[in-house]
Amino acid sequence: MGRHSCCYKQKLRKGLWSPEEDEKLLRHITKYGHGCWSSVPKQAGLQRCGKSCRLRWINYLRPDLKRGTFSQQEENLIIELHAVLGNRWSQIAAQLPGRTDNEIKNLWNSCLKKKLRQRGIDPVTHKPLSEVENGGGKHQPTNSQDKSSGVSGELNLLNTDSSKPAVASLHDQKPTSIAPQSSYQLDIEGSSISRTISNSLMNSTATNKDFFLDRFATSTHESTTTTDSQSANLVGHFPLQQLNCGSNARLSNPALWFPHTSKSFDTNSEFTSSGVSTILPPVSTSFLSSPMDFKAPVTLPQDNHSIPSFTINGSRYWEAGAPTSNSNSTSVSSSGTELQTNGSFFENSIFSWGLADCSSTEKESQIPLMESQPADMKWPEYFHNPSLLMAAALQNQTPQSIYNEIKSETHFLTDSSSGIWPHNQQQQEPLQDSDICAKEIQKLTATYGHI
DNA sequence: AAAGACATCAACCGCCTGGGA
DNA sequence: CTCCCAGGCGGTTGATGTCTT
Repeated sequence: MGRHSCCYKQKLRKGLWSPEEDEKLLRHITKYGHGCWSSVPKQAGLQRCGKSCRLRWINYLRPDLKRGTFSQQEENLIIELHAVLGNRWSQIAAQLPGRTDNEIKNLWNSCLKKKLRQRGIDPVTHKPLSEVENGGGKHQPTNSQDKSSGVSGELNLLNTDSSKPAVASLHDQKPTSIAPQSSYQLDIEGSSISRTISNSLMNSTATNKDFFLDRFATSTHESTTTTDSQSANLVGHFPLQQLNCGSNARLSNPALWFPHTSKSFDTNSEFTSSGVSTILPPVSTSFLSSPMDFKAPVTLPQDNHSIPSFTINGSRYWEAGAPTSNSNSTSVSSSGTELQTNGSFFENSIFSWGLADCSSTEKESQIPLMESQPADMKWPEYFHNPSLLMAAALQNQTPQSIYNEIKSETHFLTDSSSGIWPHNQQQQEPLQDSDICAKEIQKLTATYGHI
């Protein structure tokens, strides 16, 4: 065992990617798809190994990435998902559209773990530290896959408002053979949410939990239908797929992002045509080329998380921006249709540079939106917007030339972008028994609504 | 202003898994 | 069945930025 074969090759570059390398990779993938990653560097003219290219694409260049700091909702969801999934970052990331496993992992290791400890919660077991220290350590899993085995006790969710502590009490009702489910109550930012959680999750052994996790890993890419008997505790929720499956599938499977050929992503026609700004993220080429069929906005469960949405050819689209008090009220669809929205695309989409309600310092949360970016925005900052880079790539422009143009482009965000993310509504299938646990994840996602 | 501490994050490393020969 | 390869994942590292003293 040892290094990947590609790493033996000589003269392969390592370390940070240069803008030129990014441009080469981006241009290549947008044009041809990645196909076999090991062949990408050669075809794209890069002195990198395929794995490095893949990583760069997934974690940085992919057009759907949501930039900016994590919102409080995202943090809370990560914490709850971690309690269920452990360090399965890719599966956690699958529930947060636009976020990468690496990003979440970094957040967890650098921030969330610390916050949990400060609040007296063991980040591994999600139990009170006192309980862990007093012998709870015996429950410590032996490997990362099982580190989440102790899903019980009290879970204090994070809340930046210390005057209004967000406490999610997992009233640890020891599972019995009778009661099929345990309940707990979430108190998140003032809104109390009663929940039930299946015993198979609360009392999961390594075996059945792994089973659940395996099922979950599968079911997150499958559609589910809640049957009458199983929906008793799922009122107010809906299949996860309606929330984010469409993008999840792509997130989880980067191969879906671009076909192995360029046919369905014709950079000259679909991406840049129809009056669509070339900086519009190509989240869905079918979206860009499909006739619009707007329907009335659908309110998500938990009213405080209601998000305007519409469907296009069977796919549901939620507006990218979570409702904010000071957000713009209008965004423009690809066809030029104005959509009345509550949120700000710029605060929550890949054009985001900061969120008002985020995990980081207040200073960070006050990062000005791009529309107020100074004209002398630095090249690396520009490069952190892959869509702009993609536009450069597609137009065969040098990054520098785009950089030269960026000063005159900084206004575009205010009038030509749409904060819309596609969420496919997949055909629904009968619920399987073990999907009950998976539904806990769905509940979490549904509870937090649109991230 | 300088130095050290701390935080963040991009990227690498090594291992695992699945598919194909 | 075994081997090889590519893709994927999680742990870790190192560079850089920010904060504190």
